[in-house]
Amino acid sequence: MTNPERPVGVKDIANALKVSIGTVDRALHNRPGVNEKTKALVQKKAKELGYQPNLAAQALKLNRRLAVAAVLPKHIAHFFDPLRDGIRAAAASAVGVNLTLEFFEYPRLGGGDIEAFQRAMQKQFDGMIFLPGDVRKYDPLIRKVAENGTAVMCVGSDAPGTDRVGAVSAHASVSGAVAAELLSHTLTSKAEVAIFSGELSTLDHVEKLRGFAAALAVIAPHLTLLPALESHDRPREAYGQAIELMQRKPHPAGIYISTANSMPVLQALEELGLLGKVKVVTTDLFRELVPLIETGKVLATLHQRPFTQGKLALENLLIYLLRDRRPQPVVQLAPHVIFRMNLALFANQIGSRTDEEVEFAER
Amino acid sequence: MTNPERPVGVKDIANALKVSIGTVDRALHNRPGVNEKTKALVQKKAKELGYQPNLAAQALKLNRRLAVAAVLPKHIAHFFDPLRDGIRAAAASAVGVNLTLEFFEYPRLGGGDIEAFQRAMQKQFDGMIFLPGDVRKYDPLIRKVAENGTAVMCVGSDAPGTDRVGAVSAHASVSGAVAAELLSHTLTSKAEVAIFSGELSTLDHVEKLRGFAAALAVIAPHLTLLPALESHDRPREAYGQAIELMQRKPHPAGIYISTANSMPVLQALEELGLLGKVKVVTTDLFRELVPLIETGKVLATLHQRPFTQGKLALENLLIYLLRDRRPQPVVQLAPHVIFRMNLALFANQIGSRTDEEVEFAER
DNA sequence: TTGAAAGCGATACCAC
DNA sequence: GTGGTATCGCTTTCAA
Repeated sequence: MTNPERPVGVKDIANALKVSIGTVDRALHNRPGVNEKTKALVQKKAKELGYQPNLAAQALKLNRRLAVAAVLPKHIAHFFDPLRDGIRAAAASAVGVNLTLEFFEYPRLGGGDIEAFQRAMQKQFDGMIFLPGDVRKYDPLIRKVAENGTAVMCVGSDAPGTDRVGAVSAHASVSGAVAAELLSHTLTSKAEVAIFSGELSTLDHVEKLRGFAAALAVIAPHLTLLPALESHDRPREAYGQAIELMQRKPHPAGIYISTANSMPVLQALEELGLLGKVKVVTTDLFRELVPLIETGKVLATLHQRPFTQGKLALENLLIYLLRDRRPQPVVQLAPHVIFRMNLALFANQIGSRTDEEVEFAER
Repeated sequence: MTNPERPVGVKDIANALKVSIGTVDRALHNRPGVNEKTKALVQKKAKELGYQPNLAAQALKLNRRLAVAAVLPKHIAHFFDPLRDGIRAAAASAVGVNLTLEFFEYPRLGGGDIEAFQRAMQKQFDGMIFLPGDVRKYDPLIRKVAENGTAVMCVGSDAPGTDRVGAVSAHASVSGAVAAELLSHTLTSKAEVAIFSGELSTLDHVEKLRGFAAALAVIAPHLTLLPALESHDRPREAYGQAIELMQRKPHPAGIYISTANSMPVLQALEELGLLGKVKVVTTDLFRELVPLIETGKVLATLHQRPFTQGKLALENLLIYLLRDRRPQPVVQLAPHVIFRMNLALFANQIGSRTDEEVEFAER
């Protein structure tokens, strides 16, 4: 059964009111040069007939062209590669717009990010997607870009209070809180726990720390939080800090690593013979982590769904540019909690994979 | 900077080869009535120029009309309402097709489902979305519908080996396995655990049981699984079974309720003074469950993401009908594990809510 | 303030 | 086998 109803179009409204389709169009879109009375009449009739514009025709006629830049670090690849894939996926399924994506890359957060942003600024894009590291540094940049007419979308972390049109990230404080709860489930007697963070100048990382500390206080008062360690995503630094930390007597019984930089810490634990004894919650998922979760040496990891983040970021940016032209919601995704038993659903998306698989697994 | 590149269209190919656009169209779509040589030439040139069809123009010209039926139970509303919302959301964002959705409802799985399916069959839809309960009963029905030219998409559970064009569900055996893992984290000494199931004739429910049992055997040999209880989604039955079960000495230390029908069981626990003592993992999220998770009386719940299921089901059905005309992937979503600390991200979507909120939270 | 008509890019029909 | 052209629904320009 093919759907029998023919949808009503501008022509139907025009016929019904004995006016021209030009007038109908002007009235429906509040364009100038239409008598207030006719405008009201048209809008009433449109509602009455249940008029829905044909988006394909609209898109075809408007023939919009947009250029969007995505400024993101190379490292850490297992996070930012799928994030870029998500952006590409959204671009591929954007219908009715001729979209050009340009990717700007820089080594790592806090190392070349501002410069890359400035390179992108010289080109006057319609939209820009990027990860705001140190918000104080980005605030004036975002302002300048926005004044230039470029719509700015944050991804991975937010920059509240700036002129961004929206933001997509994993919910950071909830991530931290869930990590605390997981540790509290398995650590039932008095003990110390530690947190490894990346950059405490990045909002996202501070929020994870806050969420972790607050949740511990509320649901696990028997667990004492040691001062946060800031490893700046430098492997060496993290390794050294971990070795030093774990030589305390007694050593912490639980560890939460809130950045993707978890391998050095895990290696330190291994060398000290503590891997599997100390309860560890990590962040993100990558190849080296898989066997550790499979064998129970890592209790769980909090997956920040980079693919979905990228996809939503571009989708919402396009809604802003093509449709609404007003602020988009700040999306804070629920992180996926990956255990041994649901690992398989996520692990197959690492390495050689189709975008489709990634998308389905992550969603 | 508006994107400067003009995309190449059929006209460009035609000009480049000094043929007409009609020929180009025939060649590109392998339509009859084109010389093999010209066809090859056109296809080569198209690839060379990087031709991408303008989807808006295509949609406008083709002006497709589709009618899709969704046959789903009223109960349990907190699962099927958001699932229907997901279907509606996908319909709303379907561009370039005039889609009519018709919802068929029936009281509950195993009670009127076949009849509702048969009612829908009389109308010759282009596509049909439904939840296959007892697969043996549905197999011949699906076959008949498919022969009639209707594309059938399973949602909520799968019916493997039938003529369905795809399926979307939460990964059932992983759900069960995660429930087992969660219990194993908190129950560290020898004990018994129990599982409440719905219909063991529904594949989805059997798979949850399998996953649960298998995971227990592998990672928690100290936990003994009692024979599964089948409550057929009937509150009374579940309540009675729970009371009887918990009067055993010693009573089970952990319970996994793999259907949405968890309140009667929880009420029984409450009355016996065991709520909060026995570790409970439930399925889905609804209003009455919220305070129980907030207070730690329920350890966790496995959210099957009905909104996302509905959205993907229709999206994939449309891909089949409009684009590919070949089997769509069987999607098995990772269930969200909801604890006390991430509850807020999901709880606000219960009751009065916007679709947008639901979508963002669930994704 | 309004009407008439051109045209966006792909498809499909009718001529040749 | 191939070329020319009307058409989908909407926006926009030009004329009245």
